[in-house]
This record gives sequence, C-alpha cells and structure tokens, in this order.
Amino acid sequence: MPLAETIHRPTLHEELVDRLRNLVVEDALKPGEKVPEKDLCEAFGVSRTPLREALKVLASEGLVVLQANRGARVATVTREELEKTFLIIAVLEELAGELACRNLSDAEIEWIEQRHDAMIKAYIAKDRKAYFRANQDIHNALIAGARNDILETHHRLLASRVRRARFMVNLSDERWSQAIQEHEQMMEKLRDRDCEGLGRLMKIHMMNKYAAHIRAIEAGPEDADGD
Amino acid sequence: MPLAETIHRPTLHEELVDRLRNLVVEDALKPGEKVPEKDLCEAFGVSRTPLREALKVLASEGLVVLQANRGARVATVTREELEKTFLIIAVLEELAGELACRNLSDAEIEWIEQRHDAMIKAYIAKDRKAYFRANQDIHNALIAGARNDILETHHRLLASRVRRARFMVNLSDERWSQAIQEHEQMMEKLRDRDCEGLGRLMKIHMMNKYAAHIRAIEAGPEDADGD
DNA sequence: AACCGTAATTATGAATTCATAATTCAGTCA
DNA sequence: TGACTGAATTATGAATTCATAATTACGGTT
Repeated sequence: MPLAETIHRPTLHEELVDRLRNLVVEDALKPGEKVPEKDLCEAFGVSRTPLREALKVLASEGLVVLQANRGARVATVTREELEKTFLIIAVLEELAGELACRNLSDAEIEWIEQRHDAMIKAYIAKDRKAYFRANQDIHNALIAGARNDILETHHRLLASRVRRARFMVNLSDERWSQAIQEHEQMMEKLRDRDCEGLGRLMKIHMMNKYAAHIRAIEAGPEDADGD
Repeated sequence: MPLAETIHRPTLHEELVDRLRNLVVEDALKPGEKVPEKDLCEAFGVSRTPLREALKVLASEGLVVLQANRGARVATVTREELEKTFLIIAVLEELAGELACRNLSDAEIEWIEQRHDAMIKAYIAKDRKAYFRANQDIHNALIAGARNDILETHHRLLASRVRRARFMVNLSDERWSQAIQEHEQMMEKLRDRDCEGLGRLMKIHMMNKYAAHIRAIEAGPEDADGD
C-alpha cells in the first residue's frame, strides 16, 4: 500500500465540469435550454475561459451541444437516441455483471445482499425514495465490481445522458414487481457465482427497463420517479 | 432531399481536436511524450486558448492526460487498460454485428462481400497493406451498419486508444490465417442473416485479436503492422 | 564533488481584451 | 398593420495579458 495518495487539487475547469454535469443530470438545466456563458460565469463566479473549457468537455460527452457562435444548449434526447443508448448500456451491464460476478469478494456480495434486502423492504413499504437509493447502490456496486474503470466511465457517460429518462419514468406497479423479481433472480445468480447467467439477466433487466419506459412515455409524458 | 446541407464551418478548437487526435492516433505524438502548449501553438499557428480547449476534449476522451500546472502528456496504455478496453470493444462489436446484420441492405452486404474478396486476394498475395485496408473497410462497414451513431462514437473512442496496439501487432502467419478463417465464418453468417451468430463471431474475433496481440508483446515488443 | 536552498526562468491556469458573428430592435415603406 | 432593412446591442471565438505553480540554474555549504 502506498504511504499516501497523491493529492489532487482540481483546477477550475475540472470543478466546473462536475458542477455543470450535475446541473444537467439533476435537471436544473433542462434539455433544449440555452446555456449562456455570461450567466453561468456570474453564477459560479469565474471567468469565461475555464467555463468554456468545461463546456467543450461536456459537449464531447454529449451532454450539451455547441453551435458555433450561437452558444451551448443542453442536449435533447430523442426516442431513437434513447433506444440506441439503452442497447449499449444493456450490453455494458451484461459485461459488467459477468466481470463483477467473478471479481466481487464474498464480503462485497454480502453487502449487496444487504442492500437487496433493504430494497425489498422499501418495495413492500412502497417507499420509492428508499427503493431508488438501494437500487442505485446495487447497480453501482455491480458496475464497480467489474474492476474495469474504462467500462465504468463509458457506462457513466451513457447513463448520464438518459438519466432523466431512466428515473423519471412512471414506475407502474406491474413494472415494479417485475423489476423486483428480476433482482431476485440476479441475486440468486450472484450467490451461485453464475457469471454468464448474471450478465444475461442484467442485460434483460435493462432492456425491460427500457421497454417499460417507452410504454410510459407512449401512454403519457407526465413525469415521475422510478426504478 | 433537402436543397442543400447546412454549411458547417468548424471552429478552431474543433479543427484542433481532429488534428491533434490524428497526431496521437498516427503516432506522431508518442505515448508518454509531453505535449507542450507553446510548441503546438507555433506548429498550428493558433493561440493557446483554442488549443487548450482541444486538449481538454482529448483528455476527456482519454487520449491525453492533463496534470494541473504540468501540462499534457499523451496517454500511455498499460497491459491492464488494453485488456479492459478490448473487453468492451468486443461486446460493442458483438452488438454492432447483430444490429448490422439486421439493418444492412443486400447491396451493402454485396459491397462488404467484395471487400472480403479483396481481403482474401491480399492475403494470398501476402500484401499486408491491402489486407489491412480491406479489413478496416469491412469492420467499419459493420460498425456503421449498426445504424447506431452513439455506438459508433463509443467504439471510436475506445478503438482510438488502442489503435496503435491493434495495428502494430506483429501479425503472425498463424494468426493471419486464423483471422481469415474467422472472417470467412463471419461472411457466412452475414449472408445467412444469422444476426446473433455474427455478433458472437465478431466478439470472438476481437478477443482472439487481443490474445494474439498479447502473445506478440509478451514474445517481443518490436512493432509491425497487422490485422 | 554531492547536496541543499534560493533565485531566475519557464510553463500553465485563469482573467481580460479584442474582433466578429448573431441577435435585437427601431425605422421605413408597401 | 406588417414585413423588410440596417444600425445597435449582445454573445461568442480567439488573442493577449496577468498571476502563479513548476522547473531549471546557480551558488553556498559540508
């Protein structure tokens, strides 16, 4: 073990990338909205240079779109893009599940098991907030468990673009119970260290999540929180 | 059909992103090398502002690493990162193959078939340059055929990081003939529109490519061109 | 000669300034 | 009244400037 971890003092533009990304992901900046440099500079109390650098990075991540001489807009996600993105996320989660299943320690699986139990409790109590948190923890643990930071990065890039879509979907009772069942199966595979099986399930889980989302927006585009 | 396509005047920083990326991918800037802003500004005849914006983008793509107050270096790819990256590329190609197989028109498949024949001819003639070009065309056509620009983007991001590794590998006779066989099988699946089959093969093809590469660098790290 | 500390130099992060493209708005004319 | 023209305003792309961190060079000490 190294004596100490290298100290990391973030530069302004790095800080701004994070802050701006959060604004977008947390929906403080809504899709299609224009992002005037001046206002953001005032809001963050920085000059335009680091802010513009940050916008360039976010643009390369696809979170905002830059039009030359016309500034930045928060990227909108069309139904097509949503489908394209979900397909990719699904195969990345499949891979992540397979790798995580191989690499997670027993203690880590135990921790996931606990979060799983918490998720079930939240489901029974119909506590969507708690359910959502536990669900997030489990998925994050599985992605991180793959021990593949590049996979994690790309997963995060893709997920951030559809985050609103994923979590604003109106979680129907049917879908909710289906999701719970899928999670039960996933836990089983994980316990048994059936790695290919877990991967397959995670892919299916993601595709079902997408299908449920599409049904929700086709039915009516009012928002909600969700799975 | 629209009367005219929207004119796109690239900004300096966009232009620089492309140019710099090419320098890295084409190995004019070698891994680990420091990339001093001043020199590049002179080389490109621009001020530091757009160049720095471009470096931030390349850093977010992982092609260069930025150290605060210490400038940019071309990213080095460790063996671990190489493996992590290949795993992801493999599942993306699997997905791409499946989608391309469904979406490609007969005419497009015919075109790929022609490139495949050209590749075989190049193999028989032991013309590595021509082989390489045809091989690239085929892979690109399959990725593009997936009709998923987001998949294409992420594939490109990942591939650019390992491009040197992928194509500098010393292509052994054994591996070369194996690659040809794999391509034959892939063409067969494509002709039969066996989409899952093509996807599986493309994944395997990529993993074998990786394995061959590892064997090559374990054996001796002298460079060459290749499959 | 090797090592340490300090000053000079250089390179980088960030602010500011400048040039120009885009937008807004007032005024004109049909 | 409404659409068009063109000046005024605003916002953005890029260059320049400024401040500071990092590196190098130098000199003293042992």
